[in-house]
Amino acid sequence: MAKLLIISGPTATGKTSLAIKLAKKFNGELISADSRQIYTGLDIGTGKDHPKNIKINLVDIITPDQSFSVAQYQKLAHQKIIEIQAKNKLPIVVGGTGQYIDSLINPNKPTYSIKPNHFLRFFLNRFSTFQLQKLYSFLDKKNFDSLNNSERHNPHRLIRKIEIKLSLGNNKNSPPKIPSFDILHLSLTAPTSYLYPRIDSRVEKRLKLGLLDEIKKILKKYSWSDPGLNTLAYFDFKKYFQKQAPLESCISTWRFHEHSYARRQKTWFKKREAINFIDISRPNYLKQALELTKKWYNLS
RNA sequence: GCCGAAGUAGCCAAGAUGGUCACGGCACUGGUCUGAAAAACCUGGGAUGUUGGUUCGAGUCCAACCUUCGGCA
Repeated sequence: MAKLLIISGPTATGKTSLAIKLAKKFNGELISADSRQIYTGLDIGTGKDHPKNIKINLVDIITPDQSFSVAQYQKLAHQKIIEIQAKNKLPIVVGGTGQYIDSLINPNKPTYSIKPNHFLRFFLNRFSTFQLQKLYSFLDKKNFDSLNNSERHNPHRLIRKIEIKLSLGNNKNSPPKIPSFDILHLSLTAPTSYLYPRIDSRVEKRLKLGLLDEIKKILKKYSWSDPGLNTLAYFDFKKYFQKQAPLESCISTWRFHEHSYARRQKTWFKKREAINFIDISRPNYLKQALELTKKWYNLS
């Protein structure tokens, strides 16, 4: 079975640099699983400070005014995996977008074939959560009743469910058939007390690198309502640029958003199966990653 | 040293005339998730500066002390 190496983990754990090391050792090529680095122009804020001589697939593929989603990612990433394997190289998927990674591991989700209905969304986005609940309950009482508390209050999820319900019969495209791979999934992790200071100093670093100038430049072409701008490090400065908040408060808001993002990522990966967790606060973690990979790679 | 103001969770902060063991927000914690995912949601714990007093009952009134801020010296 064709091999696929996955490197995941919360933000600021050094996924990319580990991936680059392993790519060199095992003749690999990288594929990003990062829902924000796909956007051109969002460079400093999304951390595209990779070495120039390293090729990373699925970075900079669309502009900030375009929308993107898992299903598209799944298709593109899958193509890349096949291409790389055909070159007799090891594909290495690296990134922190858990949902994107899941789409490659458990690929055959039927609802991926149901496309977003932007016309419908335009209207439903004006509905209150309560109205969405009523509507979905009317359309599909059984499924509505089975929703848990957090789904029930989540307008995005309710809209998607309504969309799926209403589109039945229209989207007949069968879900893409994605073969299964021989996967090694390494997931970097660390206690939050170790992660937060790393995040904080990276925040400072990105400001020094000229994040605010980058945002200014982006705003000349794109607007705050564009999908790409709904990204940490960017929307946190909306109030500053609109003169509704001082710079300092935007920076600390951004920092806190990064913290909770890291927490959400940890929660996501924690529950996944077949993951080898590697605690980067341990001194020998690189060696551990290397050995796990070597062992897996040499078993054929 | 004197005068004034203030002290409610890590931070901000509400609390008419004393009366459900105190509203919120941020942070922090745990979780949800299948074409918005760096998104969008759900959940949890924690507080009345100290010591006395008045009162059936005090964050709320009184006194002293401590701390902070402002002003005068």
